[in-house]
Amino acid sequence: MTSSSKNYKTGKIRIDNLAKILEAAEIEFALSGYKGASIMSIAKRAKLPRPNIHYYFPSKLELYNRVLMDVLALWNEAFDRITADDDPADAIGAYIYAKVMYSKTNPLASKIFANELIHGAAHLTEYLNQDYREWLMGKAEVMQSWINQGKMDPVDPFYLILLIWSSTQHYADFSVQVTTVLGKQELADEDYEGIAANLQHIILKGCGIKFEQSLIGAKPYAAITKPT
Amino acid sequence: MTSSSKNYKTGKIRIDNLAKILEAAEIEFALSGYKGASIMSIAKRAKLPRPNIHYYFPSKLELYNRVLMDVLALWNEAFDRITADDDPADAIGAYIYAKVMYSKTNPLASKIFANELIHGAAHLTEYLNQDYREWLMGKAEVMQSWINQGKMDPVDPFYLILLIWSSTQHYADFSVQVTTVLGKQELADEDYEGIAANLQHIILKGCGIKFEQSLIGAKPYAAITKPT
DNA sequence: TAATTCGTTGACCTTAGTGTCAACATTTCA
DNA sequence: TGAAATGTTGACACTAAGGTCAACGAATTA
Repeated sequence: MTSSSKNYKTGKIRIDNLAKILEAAEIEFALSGYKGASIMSIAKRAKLPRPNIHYYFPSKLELYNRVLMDVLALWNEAFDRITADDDPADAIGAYIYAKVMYSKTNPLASKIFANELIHGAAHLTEYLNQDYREWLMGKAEVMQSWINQGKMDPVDPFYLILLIWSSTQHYADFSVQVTTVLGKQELADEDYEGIAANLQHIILKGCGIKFEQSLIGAKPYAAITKPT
Repeated sequence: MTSSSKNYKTGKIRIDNLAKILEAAEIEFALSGYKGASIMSIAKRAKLPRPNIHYYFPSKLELYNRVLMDVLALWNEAFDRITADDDPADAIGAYIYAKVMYSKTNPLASKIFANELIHGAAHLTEYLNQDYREWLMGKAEVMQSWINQGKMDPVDPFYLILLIWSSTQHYADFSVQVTTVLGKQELADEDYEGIAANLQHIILKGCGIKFEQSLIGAKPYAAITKPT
């Protein structure tokens, strides 16, 4: 695994192939889930012969775990602003916006994560019990302090965070539902802006947080087109 | 399939076994997805020999489709109040409540549905394009009329419906996330009441809908316990 | 260029899973 | 009771998939 013993350096081939495999695997796992994705399908997508995958990853499970870890790393990096000193409207508004955009740019990671959760999150219990839990409790405390200062309604911070999480994540995980129902091939940039604006309005106002003029209402509603 | 030719009636055995199989299949498909569930696992859960499953369902796919159809039937039945004459607060409030309770009582159906959506909803395009789309457009129109009457803010009805959908569904689909993070084995009845109350408060208020006194704020926040 | 490590790949093994079938068992009804 | 329909089940065939291996090829460094 580690570039072993005497140093035959560069390892350019290795780096290239690892990248190809990981990218292909991310797509396949997101599309089909762990069981549904086969090493063959990953190999084809990466344009490598199947045994070659095993050269880099001894087993499917190890490959999957690696993909999952990469996803979690990205996750942890991504959402960390929000402190008690912030203005709730700015902080929560920005968080909602960032998360919607993350659904737009990173739907695969989101789907892999969601798939894990739906099926019991066997590979995630550690993460959920530690990093995620800690992160969430931290944010909940911040919100509780805002509530104590009378800056927002006494909603339950946990449920609020889960509300933001679910309503934004939705556009990555269940994109098919959204596009099919709206009769579009995929969501455009304006759509995501509209989604963010609507969620910001409803959630901020719903929590009794004062904020500058809302951006919603420009169009009647999500331009719906005929089914294809 | 249909109780064939000359009528040897009752068919009690058939009815019993079909019920056993469908129940077991629902659980297995929800836990493991289509690919992940095996006929063997379904047979074991139904306490029937494996070939017996094939006696009732020629193929795994047909069994899966049957389970999916049953889920959709339940779905369509379940959420149909809400008309333009209703009071928005009552209608949306009741809808949110019903949907949270549905997540509590029917998590399996929800998971199977979510799983389909995440993986492209190959078996659902027809449903999404027709029944679901129609249902959603109907509700969107009602909300638009409320908006036109000044009964609520000009939020985008589609995004609002998806918001309600995702935030309630979440407690069925991603129950593991919720319970793990809250450090509970499973959510209690009060938890669901609290979830519904919080969602009602945030969403109704967020849409500028007037409503009677909110139920939130009774407890500090979701009683979190030590991880197990 | 020779030695060494890294990378590739066809062929094979094994297992798990789906679906089939024919023989047998049970139930139903005349 | 006996014939017809329904239901049960062990054994088998076939395939897809994961994983192994040894022989070969390519790159790197001395």
